[in-house]
Amino acid sequence: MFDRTYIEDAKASVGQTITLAGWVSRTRDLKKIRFIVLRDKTGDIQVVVKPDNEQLFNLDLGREDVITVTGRAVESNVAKAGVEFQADSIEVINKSAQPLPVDIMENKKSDLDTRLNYRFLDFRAPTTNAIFRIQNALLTAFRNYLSGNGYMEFQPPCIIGSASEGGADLFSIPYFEKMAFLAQSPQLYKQMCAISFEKVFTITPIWRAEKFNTPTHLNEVRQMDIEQVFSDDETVMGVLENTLVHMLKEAKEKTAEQLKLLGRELDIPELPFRRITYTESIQMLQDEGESILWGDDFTKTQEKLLTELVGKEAFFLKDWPGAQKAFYAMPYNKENEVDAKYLEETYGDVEMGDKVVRAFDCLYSGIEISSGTMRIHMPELLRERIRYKGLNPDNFEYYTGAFAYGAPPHAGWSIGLERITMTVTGMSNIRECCMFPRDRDRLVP
RNA sequence: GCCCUGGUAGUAUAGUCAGGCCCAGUAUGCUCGGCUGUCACCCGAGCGAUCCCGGGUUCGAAUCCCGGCCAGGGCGCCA
Repeated sequence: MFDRTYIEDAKASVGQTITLAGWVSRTRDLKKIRFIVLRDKTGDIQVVVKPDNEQLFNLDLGREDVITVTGRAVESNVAKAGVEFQADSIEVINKSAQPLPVDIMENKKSDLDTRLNYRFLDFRAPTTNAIFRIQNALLTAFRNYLSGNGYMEFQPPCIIGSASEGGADLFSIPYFEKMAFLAQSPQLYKQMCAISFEKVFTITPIWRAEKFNTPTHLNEVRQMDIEQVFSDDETVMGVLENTLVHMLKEAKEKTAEQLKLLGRELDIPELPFRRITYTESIQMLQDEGESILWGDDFTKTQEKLLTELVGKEAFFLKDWPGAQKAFYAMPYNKENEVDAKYLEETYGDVEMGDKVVRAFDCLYSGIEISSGTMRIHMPELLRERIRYKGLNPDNFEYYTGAFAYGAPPHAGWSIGLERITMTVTGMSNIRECCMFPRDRDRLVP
């Protein structure tokens, strides 16, 4: 339909007659010359119109009008960009209503709420555009890295029949004559896939019906998950740090321009990331005078303080109290020689194995961007842990049953897409990092 | 769910504490006109606001009080 050339290619093919297609960013009309800044996904270029072409010179053009311009790129020592485009003809494909409801030129950036109401236009604002290009680079890097390392992508269901894990509130939806729920996690499904396909990953939305009202929470987020067999927590922590570093490197390389626009200097964390046990971190906080006891979760303030103590770098917090993590987190086995040795070396106390589980969080720039565990693959132990959590194992038959027919030891983690985008782009509100955020009040657009 | 702050042209803001000088100022946008190859062009004129909604106090409310809705931030909740 359109034989068009992208602007960045036009700049490289000076002299040839070609057609550009895009949006009018702005016009600068003088008496004897007119300039039109044309924009497409590859950048922008100044289109020049001389008065001898009367039809073009008087053509009515407004911001965000969609046009095609036929002409040729020429080198220019007057144009700041060095290259401009001499127009022979312009076709207006679609006019834009005026004035625009948000300031996409960012002279005076509109409020987030206003921009979200007109997200389709806000995407054209350079900084918003940059955020999602960076997010896309992270996503692509995640997918490519794992695909390239033998992981199979799978798709979990989003509608589930029962609350899979307890804890967070689920959204319930009518499902014919039954009640169903929006999945809060692909947890069970990735485990079921891993115990057959060995190494799997997924990028999937999840829903939490919590009435949270904070700059770091949404009711609908996207998770990047992996699960793999014959692995423990340390195995997948290794995968996580390598995946994360790859993602950051790719973002740094592929979206250097966008990061620069946002004023971001991306420091790639060094491998391997530091490992700190939960027990150590409690000690560190207590040494700073924080009133926190072993077994407590960190408050926001304590999480920030801990980051200051450890440094901005990415690090792992591992060996969490069993009470703090899900029932499926694998406890240490003191009878096992390797585990006993680890516990002895780390805690000088093998009995710690009764208190902590093989679960970890990954903190990066002070935000918890990922968490994972080694899972329990023995149905009997699972039932025991469910009882330990004060739950009834009979209600989890569908879960424990999945591991009755030869489930290898396995482990996995998940990264929050919006959270990591926040960290990388330096945004302080997660809504900036979600194209169409769903929060306590927002359901549109 | 709690606490703090806010809601004024399309957008972003001033004015609110100390009610009347505000039928609401500024910037940008938009419309029109002018104009040295401009580049956030410039210059001039104009357009555009039931001052979030409802109630109250008062001679008089954008301004004070009450309720509601919404937004931003802090916290809580978030296996």
